[in-house]
Amino acid sequence: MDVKTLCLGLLSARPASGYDLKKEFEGLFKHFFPAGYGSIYPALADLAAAKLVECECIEQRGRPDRKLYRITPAGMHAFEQALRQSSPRHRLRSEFLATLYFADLMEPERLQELLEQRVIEMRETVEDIDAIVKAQGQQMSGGAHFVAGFGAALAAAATRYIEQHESLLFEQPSIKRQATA
Amino acid sequence: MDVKTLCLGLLSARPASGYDLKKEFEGLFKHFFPAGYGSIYPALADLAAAKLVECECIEQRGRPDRKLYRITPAGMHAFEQALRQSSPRHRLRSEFLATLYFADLMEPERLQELLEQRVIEMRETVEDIDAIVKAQGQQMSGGAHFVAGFGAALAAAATRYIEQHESLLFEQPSIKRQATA
DNA sequence: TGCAGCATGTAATTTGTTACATGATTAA
DNA sequence: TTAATCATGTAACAAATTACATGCTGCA
Repeated sequence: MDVKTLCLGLLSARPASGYDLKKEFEGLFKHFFPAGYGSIYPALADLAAAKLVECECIEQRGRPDRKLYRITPAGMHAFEQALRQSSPRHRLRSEFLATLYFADLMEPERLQELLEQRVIEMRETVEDIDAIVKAQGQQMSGGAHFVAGFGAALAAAATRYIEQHESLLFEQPSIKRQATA
Repeated sequence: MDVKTLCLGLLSARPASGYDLKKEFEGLFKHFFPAGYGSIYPALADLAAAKLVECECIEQRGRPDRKLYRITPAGMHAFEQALRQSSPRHRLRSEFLATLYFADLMEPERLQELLEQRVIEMRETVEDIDAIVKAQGQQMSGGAHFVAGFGAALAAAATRYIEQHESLLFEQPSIKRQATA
């Protein structure tokens, strides 16, 4: 599943422009599948070229045509196939953890700063997700609810872990490193 | 922080070959910063070109020379700078969640399959991390312990969440989709 | 007057993945 | 004999990020 397929999936619920999709990516998806214009617009062009979506150009005064993309039956079929095929990955890539692995090379102040920053971001994630659910909960599908809760649960667990275990990072170094001089 | 910088960091603890580093990436790092030969070998070549590491070629019978890389003072300095600069990201990219967002388009059997698969993988993650800590706990730095615990805590939280909330996915669809015919 | 929002896209770059290519040693 | 381990790498490809490029509308 790549951005292209996800765009197709979002279009399975309702027609939208690239701009609209970007706003969707700024909602829930931000927290587990971020994407920007740079991937969305090319994705839509590809989907249109493959006839999985159709494009209706809506003229507007003073701005570029609004291009409203609508999924085709072939597109719907392709998306359902995509959901069936392949085992979806779930991957974490954390420079944060990679950095903390080397805590013994870092100043305590720097460590503290990183931890605080991370806790703030995780709290913001939880708050953002909660706000989305409060605002759109009625119209959200079971899948959307599940995903929202999942993201919030992970963020909360990360916060809790940091608060309960940060002391591990401030111990005296036990690993011998190469002499640098 | 990219694979190159991480390799440099690993070399700050001890000299190693690309093959050795790959084994490290198959340990703890597998769970939050995966990398394969395809990124490791080029990274080492780049680091050597930048004089951040030195290479000692050790001849062997019947196999390619073992290339043992050793960090230089300049490399050590560069790595410490890297730890100081830039706010490290912590990003999730989950095709798993993106897929489940569309649960109402999926067969219950398929859903069940995905959930089970994910629970198994998460359990394996926890077990793998626990095994690493049991085996190497004595020599692991505080940072390594923190990171190991973090990974295990996240995986455990994910498992718990799935088990407690999977029913959300099996509700009747409430979202209206486009007619496909 | 200035900023946020609407609305499109391209191009260069970065990064990493996957497949390819080779081949001896050693333990089961 | 067969599989795992040791040991190196390159090349093609895929994907996404970032920066660039443009410009009106409408609100405060």
